[in-house]
Amino acid sequence: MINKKKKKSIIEMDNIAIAKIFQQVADLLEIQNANSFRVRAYQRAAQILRSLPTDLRVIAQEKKLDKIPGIGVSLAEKINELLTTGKLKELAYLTKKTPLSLTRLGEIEGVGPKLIQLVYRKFKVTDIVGLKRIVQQHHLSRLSGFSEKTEYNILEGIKHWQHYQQRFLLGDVDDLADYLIKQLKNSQLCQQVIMAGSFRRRRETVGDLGILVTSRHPVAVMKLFCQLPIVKSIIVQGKTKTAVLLTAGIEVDLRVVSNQSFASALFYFTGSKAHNIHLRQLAVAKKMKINEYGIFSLIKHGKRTKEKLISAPNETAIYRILGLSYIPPELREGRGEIMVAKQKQLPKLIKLSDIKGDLHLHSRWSDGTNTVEEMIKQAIAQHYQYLAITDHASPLGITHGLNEQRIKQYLKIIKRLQKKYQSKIALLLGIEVDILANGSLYLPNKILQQLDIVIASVHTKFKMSKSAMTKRILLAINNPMVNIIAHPTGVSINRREPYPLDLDKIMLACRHTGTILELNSFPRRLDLNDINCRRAKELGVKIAINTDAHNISGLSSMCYGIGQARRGWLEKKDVINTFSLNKLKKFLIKRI
DNA sequence: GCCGTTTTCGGCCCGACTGTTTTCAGTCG
Repeated sequence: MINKKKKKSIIEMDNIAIAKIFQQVADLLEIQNANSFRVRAYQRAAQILRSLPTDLRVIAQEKKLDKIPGIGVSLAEKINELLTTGKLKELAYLTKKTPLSLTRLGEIEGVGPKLIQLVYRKFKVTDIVGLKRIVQQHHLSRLSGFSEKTEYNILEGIKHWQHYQQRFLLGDVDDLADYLIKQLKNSQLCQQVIMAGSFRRRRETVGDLGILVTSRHPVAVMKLFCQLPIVKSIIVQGKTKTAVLLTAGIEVDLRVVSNQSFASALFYFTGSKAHNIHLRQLAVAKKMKINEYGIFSLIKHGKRTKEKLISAPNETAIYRILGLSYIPPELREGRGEIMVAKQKQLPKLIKLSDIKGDLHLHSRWSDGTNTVEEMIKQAIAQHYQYLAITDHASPLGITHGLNEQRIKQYLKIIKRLQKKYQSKIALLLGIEVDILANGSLYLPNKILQQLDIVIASVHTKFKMSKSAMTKRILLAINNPMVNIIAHPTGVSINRREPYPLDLDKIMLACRHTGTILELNSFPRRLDLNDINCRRAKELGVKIAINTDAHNISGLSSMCYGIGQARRGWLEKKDVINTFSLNKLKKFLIKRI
């Protein structure tokens, strides 16, 4: 057993960890019907901390926490409390009144704080199972203000949630994965440590994490692993395989193999299942066998078959032995990659280092939390050659979007910054303009023509018919001012299905007009998805991989877009923001 | 809970949509 007294805070309190705790406080306060401005203060603080370029510990040492705009005396004290103790009394107090599990009900589409509060008070519902039960038993529709229609909508929301709830967003487990790898590497007990599974294939969501290590001390490795402070319970613990459940709710499998088996074990545990099956069939056809322990040639001696291990120091060797070129993990989905690898025709996949700039970013001019200048500095730090600031122009109040009046000032400021930073980075004047329900744009073309880059996207009225939505977006594509269609399918992973859309029609129109489709790198969007990226490439449509960052840390999400692009077979030449500035500008000229 | 040419109290962002009613509450972005 772990000594609880010695158990320190799980992951070191950094800006993001504190932001997450403030978000939990906000969620609980909201359910408990606290003053909505107090709720917003915590939400705002969480957002501010995520955007903060300086480490809170540094600011705390200078005793300047309450000088951060949005952080007052009270929140400064709470940050100090978290930095010194790793805990927050306020959170403990709130979770005594209502369980933290209630906040998860809010993940169901159509379920908000008021309904959560109601079902908790009235029916003592604390989790989704309980909610489902009272809805199925029609307890809700017996109350005034609710009908069976509402119950139906909630059940649909639950169904959708259940479909995804087993899987975690890649962006949500990245830090956890880093932490686990670091702990194992620092232990000095392992030679090789690598994350396998869908995490390695960069799938947009992962069901669990699978770590593969080589070690001469498997028992000690397993012991260390099970004693990590983020482990909630042990599912199985053996010499070669251990599975644990983390406090974060995700299962992690740890496999220890010998150095000799590392390559084949890595291949085996990377998957996908479909890819592995194909490859095993290929091995059988070549009188070979492949499993997690190695690749073997099968030699028949009368009725008996003898297995002989073929040396394969790495995955490249395994694929070579089977007559294939190396297949990168992102392509291993059983979608024809083995056939193409046989013909040595696999694409040379795009890399993060190919990206020369980000073309979709927000600043404080709309709903971003950093200034344009802070975003520019971050882009320079990432060695980008160009950058487009594209604040919202939208009727949605929340985005605080640009209208015809404010846009003049917006352009003036960005032009000034363009000059100021011209020796370091090329700044493009941009905007993300809403595509309204009738397919027109929120701003007239006479304004849009002043910009270098116009992104158009759907933010409202998602529930249209397939034909109406397709017509709506086609109108935007056929607008000579529109360069990029952002997050083209409107999906919000685990939350909202893509809206119905005839994507082939959209892509063909893009090719015809020279309109670019976006691959949005935000971990909850990753829109276009892998399959649609591949389709776009087939149809000759160019892609822009953008972060849609709303703060400086958001700029680092580019890696998720790259992962998705690689899964979509994209190469450098398919993606316009790998081009030089001059070449990029040519692709921003429409053919209509 | 934050903030201040409204400065220690009182205001703090809001329009669209849905489902439920008939003027509004809840949810979403």
